[in-house]
Amino acid sequence: MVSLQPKIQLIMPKNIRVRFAPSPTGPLHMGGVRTALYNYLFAKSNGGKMILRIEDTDQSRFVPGAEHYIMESLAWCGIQFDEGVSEGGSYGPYRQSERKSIYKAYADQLIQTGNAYYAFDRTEDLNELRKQAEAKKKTFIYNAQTRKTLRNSLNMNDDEIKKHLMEGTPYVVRFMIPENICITMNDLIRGRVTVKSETLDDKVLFKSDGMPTYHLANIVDDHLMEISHVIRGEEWLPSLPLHVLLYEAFGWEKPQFAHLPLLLKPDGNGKLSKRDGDRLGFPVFPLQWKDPKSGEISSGYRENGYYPDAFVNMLALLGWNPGNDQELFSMTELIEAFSLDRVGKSGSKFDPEKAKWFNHQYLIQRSDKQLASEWKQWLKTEKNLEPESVKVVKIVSLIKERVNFVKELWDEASFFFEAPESYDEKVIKKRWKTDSPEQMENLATLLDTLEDFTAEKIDEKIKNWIADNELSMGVIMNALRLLLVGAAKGPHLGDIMEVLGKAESIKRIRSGIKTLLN
RNA sequence: GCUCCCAUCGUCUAGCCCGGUCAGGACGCCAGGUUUUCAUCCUGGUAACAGGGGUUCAAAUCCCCUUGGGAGUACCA
Repeated sequence: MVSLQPKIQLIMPKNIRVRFAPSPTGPLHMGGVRTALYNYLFAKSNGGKMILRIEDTDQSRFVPGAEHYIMESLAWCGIQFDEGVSEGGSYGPYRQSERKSIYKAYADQLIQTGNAYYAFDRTEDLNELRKQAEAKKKTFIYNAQTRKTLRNSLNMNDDEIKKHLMEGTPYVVRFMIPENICITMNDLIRGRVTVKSETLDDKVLFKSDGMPTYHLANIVDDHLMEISHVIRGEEWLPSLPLHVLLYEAFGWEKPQFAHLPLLLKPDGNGKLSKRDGDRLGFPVFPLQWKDPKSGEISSGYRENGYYPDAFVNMLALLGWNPGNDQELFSMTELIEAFSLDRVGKSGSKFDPEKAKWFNHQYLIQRSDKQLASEWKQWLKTEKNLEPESVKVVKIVSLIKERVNFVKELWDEASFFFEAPESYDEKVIKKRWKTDSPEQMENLATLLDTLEDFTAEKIDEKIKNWIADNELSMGVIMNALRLLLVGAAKGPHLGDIMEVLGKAESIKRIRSGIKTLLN
């Protein structure tokens, strides 16, 4: 039994609290699942709490069903939350749309302390400025240089500001980036990162629709929820200076940050996207997703026959490694072995082939009985077959090594259920000789005399018969396989015949001979 | 364009922090072996420190530059 005791408690003074904070704008992509996984592993390996917070501050991007999808996906993966939308907890609510009322006061506080200001600029005007800058191959930045020329409270007296606010002129609240300072940040994965403040822009903290932006909501909630470690994707790294500045403006203690490298597409470069899955034929989502608007279906790992523990294991090793040769980890073992300092800095290309290999490993580790029961369900729904468990267990034990997925068992074992309807031409040519019909008929007669139709007895009988008649093992067995299976595949013939039973085996031999005579 | 991040076999990666092993493992691929077929399995092989400069007796490892790649650059998250 692996112990789940916190291991670096001594250097972790506070309670460890991490959050996974997705936006319900669509299905959770496998990169997101990995981020959630690393958060979970980090929390559990340090005896901490894992929190699910839904970041739905953008009402226009809300997608029905996405939130449910996210929770179902993580549950399927075995990633459990201590607090969250459905778990509850004393730091709720855990949906930002339900926390709407708390953000305004924080935006106001920043204005009062001179860290933020009202901006009345119209979107069209800003877009125009951006366009103009782009034409000159520059980027428009709302910062110390430009803010003095724009329509904001910095350039207005108190009366003007009041007037605008009273009249209901739409406004946003922007953070005022300090001039000419160096912001030094510490990232648990990348170490020290330094940025000059003049490269940053005065980001919008509070939108004209009364909702906070990600930046404000994120900092306020992480503070209020006492988040100790922010573990998120690398795409957030450019926002880190802003976030650090926000903590400082509020005078709050900062959490520790860890920015995870991206998951890259298998071929070429760039981050893994839904398109790559369609193009290369692998799922990028944990569960199947049907887009509520277009009706478009994206395939999922679950529906493709992956085991959740295999999927999680594969994901865990994409960017993290234990420092030794172990590759197979249960969730408990992952929790025990995980540490942030063994997470790499560079992006990882996803390899669909290795994903299959992981599933193969989990499939062959399964007991015959377990696997048989999984396959029985498949046989019932896909083939409308309800064979005896004993038979299925036996078959599974013979062929599980050859497949990666439960659904592939059929390809390797259909002949156990259906007598061959046709015979592989190539094999006929190679294995069906002029003597074969007679030899096979004799063999059928011989097998008919066998009382105890077990693999062991069958083998013994056939071997003796071959020896007594000075026949060739290869010639006989291959011809026999052709009649029983219809092709040059399958496990040991004795085993096949035992499962088929005496009557069926002999029947197949005789009808095969007949068919091949024509 | 600008800002930041990154760089070991085709892929995931160990080694880097604390310079000194034929640069190790896994997936894939190839070959051989076992076998009544196919697959499994076993054995072996393939293949990498992006380039250039420094520092040093010694550099994958430390420093700089170049190149390449990625991310960000919204009243999206």
